[in-house]
Amino acid sequence: MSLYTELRNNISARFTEALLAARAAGELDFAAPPLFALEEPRERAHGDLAVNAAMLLAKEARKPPREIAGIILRRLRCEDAWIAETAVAGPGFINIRLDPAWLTGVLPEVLSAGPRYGASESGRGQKVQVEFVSANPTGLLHMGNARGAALGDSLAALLAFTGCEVEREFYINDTGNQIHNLALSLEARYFQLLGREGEIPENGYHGEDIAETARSIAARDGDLYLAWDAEARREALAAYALEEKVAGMRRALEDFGVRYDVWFSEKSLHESGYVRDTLRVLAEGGHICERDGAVWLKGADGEKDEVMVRSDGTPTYFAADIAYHRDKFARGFDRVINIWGADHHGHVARMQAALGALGLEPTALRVILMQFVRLIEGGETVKMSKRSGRYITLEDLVAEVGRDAARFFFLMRAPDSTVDFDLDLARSESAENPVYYVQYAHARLCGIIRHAQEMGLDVEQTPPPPVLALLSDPRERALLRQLAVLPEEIALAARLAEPHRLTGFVMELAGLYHSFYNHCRVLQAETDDLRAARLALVRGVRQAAANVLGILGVTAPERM
RNA sequence: GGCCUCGUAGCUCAGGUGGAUAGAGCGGGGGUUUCCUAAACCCUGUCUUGCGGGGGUUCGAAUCCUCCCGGGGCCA
Repeated sequence: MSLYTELRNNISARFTEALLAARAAGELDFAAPPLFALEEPRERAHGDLAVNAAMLLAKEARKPPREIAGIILRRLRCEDAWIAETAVAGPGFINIRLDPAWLTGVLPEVLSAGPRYGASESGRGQKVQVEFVSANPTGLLHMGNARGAALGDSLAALLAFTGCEVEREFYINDTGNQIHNLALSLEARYFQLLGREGEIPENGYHGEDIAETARSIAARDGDLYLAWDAEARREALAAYALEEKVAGMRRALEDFGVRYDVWFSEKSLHESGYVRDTLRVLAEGGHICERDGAVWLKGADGEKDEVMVRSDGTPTYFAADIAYHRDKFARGFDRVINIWGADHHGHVARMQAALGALGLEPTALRVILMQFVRLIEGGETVKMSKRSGRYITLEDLVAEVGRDAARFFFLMRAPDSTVDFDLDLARSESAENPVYYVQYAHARLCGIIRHAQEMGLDVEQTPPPPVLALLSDPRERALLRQLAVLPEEIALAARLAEPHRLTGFVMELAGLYHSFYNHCRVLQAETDDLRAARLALVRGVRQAAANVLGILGVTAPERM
């Protein structure tokens, strides 16, 4: 448990004790101690921590909040809890000022934990899957996929940092209607290349990438497929294209810093009979009905039924998806997190209901819906469509903006806010991207450590507490405090599955550091002890920044 | 028509379990370098009254409930 967490827990316990003691003495009347909050006041002048217990108790104890606060304070044991000063304020807050000395324990903690500082064991024993991107393999990865990639990868890293056993997975929709259309489109291009008649179907793929694939097929196999019967030919063409497309996506994602543990084929679910078996299980549970020649999943209370098997005998995408999720839990995951585009929101409730029908815990599946990315160019929204060919891919993005900036940008936003991505800004003024602000801080930190080494200073030893206590400048204390809070920030971000909190945290850390840098000399400090203390602070801040950037999947450069 | 989501400063956005005077970055204005990287720092919000609007719950609402308006999306 981190120093700060322990400190907070201890103070909370003291307040609970005080409440109970006051009740025992007949000073306060309540059934159970209220679930009070120990919060950090917005106004720094109010102190380090504030407790709202008195206000929560006012009604039940039938006393004014400020009076209750006074009673609590008279019963509060402050010794050995880092409480330096308490006061009743405002409507009945109990404000606490901490003994500044508590911060001297932070740096030894950071420096001894090193790359693990901020990590925890809270997720130990929990197996979690994060499934993200899972783009249709018929096209290229677009900006929405890029956002999902950044979010999913970082969330996986975050959960792993809290001790979870995490797997990253990509679901390949390698069967069904869109694959059929892909095959027809390829066939048409292929025919055209070989001087035959060929027409891309209405809802086929007109993009240049498909034409390119057809050319490489023709280059490799010539007119081989002309003689084949249509079905076999289409299957072969689609198989070739799929392999190529999936390999391309894998490459693009790896260039973006994302590696998957599992690439899962939808087709395999059909071929292994797992889809059929899943339908059987649903039928045995009485969740299936037949109507109009089709097989339906009965909707739960008031929801409408969903088609599982069409009247022509082919299972729907939904049927396969249910089988897929059944398979996930059969693989032993305690929690499954899916990152989907907001356009899939209608699918969430259905999917969870289906899990319930299978006897699985619906809440074990968490779906994070991402709003769309809107591209702006020349002040106008760029319309992207596969047909028009106006298409910015993940690769384009990495090439133009860079992997770090792109990832950082996506991770600055909460998933449920629509992102406007200004291409002109990203291209021409990319130096103004906040990612450089953070990376620059890291480079500056490294610069100092480098110079210290060149001066022959010891950059491995952590100075003893009396020396660390010299860090008394408000800027130094703000940095120490930010370091102390990191473990809780990470735990919170993990619990809420919101990596963007850490982006905010590391920007704040960088800001505090830049300010410190401009006001406090490290290597030219007034005394050797102060220099040693500041050097330890620099090492601690560097470590924390590097750890957070690591979770975000953004590099921490030593020089810029 | 039903459902999801968003609406916070000129712009882009943060703001767990409701808390005391609502923040950041960018942009605008003004400063800082014989010194560890100025990709930085400091000052400035009467830069037209910043939580879309109205009700409600509460000691207390940007946050919870409800209705309305507007952007985006899904389904019918």
